[in-house]
Order: sequence, then C-alpha cells, then structure tokens
Amino acid sequence: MDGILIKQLYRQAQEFLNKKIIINGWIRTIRTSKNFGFIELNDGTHFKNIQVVFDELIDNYPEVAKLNVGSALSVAGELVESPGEKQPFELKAENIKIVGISHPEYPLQKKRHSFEYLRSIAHLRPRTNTFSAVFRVRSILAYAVHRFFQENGFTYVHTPIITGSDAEGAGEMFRVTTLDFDNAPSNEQGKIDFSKDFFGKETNLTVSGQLEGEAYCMAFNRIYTFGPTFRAENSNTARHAAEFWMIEPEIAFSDLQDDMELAEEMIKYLIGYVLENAQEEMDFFNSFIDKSLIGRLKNVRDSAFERVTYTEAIELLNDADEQFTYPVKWGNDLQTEHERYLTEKIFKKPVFVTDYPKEIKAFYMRLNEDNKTVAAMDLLVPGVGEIIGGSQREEREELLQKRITEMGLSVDEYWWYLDLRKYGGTKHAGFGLGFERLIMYVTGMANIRDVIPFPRTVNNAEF
RNA sequence: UCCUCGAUAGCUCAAUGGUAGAGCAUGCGGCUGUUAACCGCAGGGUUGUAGGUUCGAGUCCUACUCGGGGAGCCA
Repeated sequence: MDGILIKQLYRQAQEFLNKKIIINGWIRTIRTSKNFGFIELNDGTHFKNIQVVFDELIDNYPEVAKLNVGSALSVAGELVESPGEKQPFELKAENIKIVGISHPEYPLQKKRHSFEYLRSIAHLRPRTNTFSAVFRVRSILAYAVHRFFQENGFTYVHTPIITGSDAEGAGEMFRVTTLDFDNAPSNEQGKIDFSKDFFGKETNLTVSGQLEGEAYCMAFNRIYTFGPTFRAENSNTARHAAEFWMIEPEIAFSDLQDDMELAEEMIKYLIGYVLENAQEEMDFFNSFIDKSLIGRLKNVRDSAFERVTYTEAIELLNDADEQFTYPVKWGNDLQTEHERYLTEKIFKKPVFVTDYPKEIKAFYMRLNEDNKTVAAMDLLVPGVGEIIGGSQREEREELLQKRITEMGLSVDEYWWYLDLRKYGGTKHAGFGLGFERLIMYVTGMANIRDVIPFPRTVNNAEF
C-alpha cells in the first residue's frame, strides 16, 4: 500500500513538511468554489483529518469538485504549512485519484446525527467523529488491559465460550444446540432428550469464565480472562447488552484486600494509559460528550478510592438527608438509587462496598468470621454504577459444599470446582470488570449500545 | 417485564382542532483561502400502523409496532 498514514503526519509532521506524499482516505467534508476547493480527508488511523487543497492544477478538477462526502481518494501532493488557523499543515494536491465514489444518498450528513439514528446505520457510524473516537479508545483500552496484566506477571487464559453447566446462576443463558426444533428427540418424561444433542448434554453460552479461571489460577498463580460473555436477560437499559466482553483476573494466595488493591491499580493504570495515548479522542469527548470528563478521570487516577463495608453503607444511607424510593435496610441489596447516592453524592468518586450479607451473594464467596457476611466487593463509579464485582473465594471445602447445598445447587455438578480445594487449595480472590462499562466510564458515553460495534440487545441482532 | 416520554421530508426539528414549514443533505447555477464555508433557484411528504371522535385531525381518543429515558436483573 502506497502512502503514509495521517497518524504519522501528526506525530512526525516536521519529517514530511515540504515533501511529496500520498494519502489514502475518505472525504469527511468538501467545500468548493469556482477554481479551487478544500477536502477534509480522514484515513481512520487518526482522529484528526488532513485538509487537502486542490485547484485546476489537477487534471480532473470538475470531477473532484462534484464528489460527495464518503468518497474514497488517493491524493498525491506536497505537505505545506497552512495559512488557515484550524490546522497546522495541509496537503497541496497535485494528483487526486478517485478510488471509490460515494452516492448522493450517503446517509451521513455534515451536521450532527442522533445516536439513535446512527445505531440504525451501525455499518457506517464508525465514520463519524464520535464513533471513530469511541472505537479507537476501545482498541487502545483492550491493549492496555493486556499490557497491565502481562507486565504484572499474569497469564492470559481462554476460558470456554460454550459451557456445560449452569455455573453460577449468574443470569439467563443462551442455549447451544444442533437439535432440530421441529423434530427434537424426547425422553421417557416427554421432555427434550439432550443426550442426543451435539455434546450429549445441555450446553449454553458462558455467563462467566470465573470457575474455569480459578482452575488456572491454582496452576499459574495470577491469571486473567478477557473475552465475550453472554446473558439472555430481558433487560432493557443503557448499561446491559446480551453480548459483552468481560475481564476476570484471579489471584492466588490473596484475600479481598489484595483483590481491591489490584482492581484500584488496574483502573488507575487503564485511565492513565488512555489519557496518555488517546489525547485527541479524549479532548473530543471532553468537549462534546462531557465537559468534566478529563478532570474527573485525572482525579480518579490520582486519588485513593473509598472503601466502606455494606453495613457502614447502610448506616450512611440511613443518615442521609434523602428520600429513597426503596427502603434502606440491612439484608436488602443496595438499589441503583442507593449506589448512585453513595458514589455520586457522598463520596463523589469510585467506592468499594464490601462484606455483603451472604444471602444476597453467590455461593462461592468466602464466608466471614461473623457467619453473616461474605468477603465480596463491588466497585461503584459515578455515572455508570457498578463497574466491578468481585470477591475472595471460599477455599474451605466443607464450607463450600455447605453453601452449594444451601443455595439449592447440586454438589455433583461442581465436583471439579471442589477438587481445586482438595488438591493444594489456597486462599484466592478475583473480580469481573465489564469492559463496555469501563469504556463508558472513560469516554462519557451514556449508552452501552454506543460502545459496541454491532450491539446485541433484546430484539436487536441486526448486522 | 413494569413505569414514562416520543414517532412529521434522506437527517435534525417546527406547525392554537382550520391550506404541512425551516435548516442541513441532494440537483443546477454563482463565488480566488474555506473551516458544520457562503449566496441564488429547484425537487423532495399517505405526518409509524389500524381504527374512532369531529363539518374538519400532524394535533383529541383506543389498540398495536418501533425507539428514548427510568426501574428490576447485573458486568
């Protein structure tokens, strides 16, 4: 591929100034007059465009002047300093090759579109400023996640996408089957006979890689997963998707305090990495999405997260001068309005809430000395709510068995999970970070559908 | 699933129960440094769907469809 990338141009402008270069890209806007015109060309490698100036020196001026937004071009010319104020340099075209025209009905106009409309053209929306920035940040963040863990001695584990057990009961699951719905085999009870199915048993898409992650944690000490996760919940909110990506680290020889330290260090690293490596994009979000974004993120990066126990949180909420729709009572789970009040009004920054009543948490969480609470933690952040959920895991085999039974689950199903406690089990802990929620928090985007390229939600799997 | 708000030109939005408009986009023309360029002209509508009230419905009523926001569930 001939040509240089716009990202290179902006990073090493001096090297190219007053030299002949070729840029390949797409027209973002075009303005023409009788004998000359301007094109803002974007090549996708950088948030900013390059301004192309063209006149009758090129041999196809009339054709170029009539081009529509979206057309693909290959422009050869000299990079010169720009007399205009909005760009440091521009490309003086000597030859413009029309690579692919864009038809007049191109659905993206120069003015702003609503996010709702852009969702209906998800195949074209990455060409807009906002989505160009969102998905570049998503890529940079994914890289930062790997860097953080790889540099800290973690091993990346690919846990299965198709799972054979209804592991944690973390939510409704999508069934995976090759059975013919119109002619499914049935057993003696008249139910569908899954022993005839592809895997010889009922299988689903994973809702969490945690249990398998724990197995590798007991071999590699520090592991993380980073992959797609599926929930078939009929939830219709700006924070839920049926298919999303989750990051789940698991650390051996570690307790809940270590778990929170890891979570805090990771969030701070990721924020710092994005501020450092996506400056143009972050400036854009700060200008057009949320004017307090960068200030808030810097504050989060540079100050300690709060830590309160569930019991303390209940007291704080009871003392608060605020009428809640749902009652604040020890034993009840915190409602969204309670979580928001804690992180947005009381602390105004990220806060870990720890040690929840065992009745409202999962079976694998470690029982505390008081026999009433478990070593769990949720990290709440302003604007998004719960971004991380984690816990120290129950490493005592008898207690774990007891909890499985109490929760109405089958001990037999978890034989291999219990084995991990039998053969050199250690105290260990981990958490799950919703990748999209992290992106929302970092970019200020308010809807999870706008941080996933082709979002899957209830009633929506277009594209 | 529940509550609530909405659906008018390709897009973003106006229109007291009384002849459906604007900006942008598109087409044509003008313009020698533009910056969501500017100026002129033109085309573009079964007002989400189906009923109802009314002399008359974009506007009022009912149902449905789709979407936004909030809640539950969670990451």
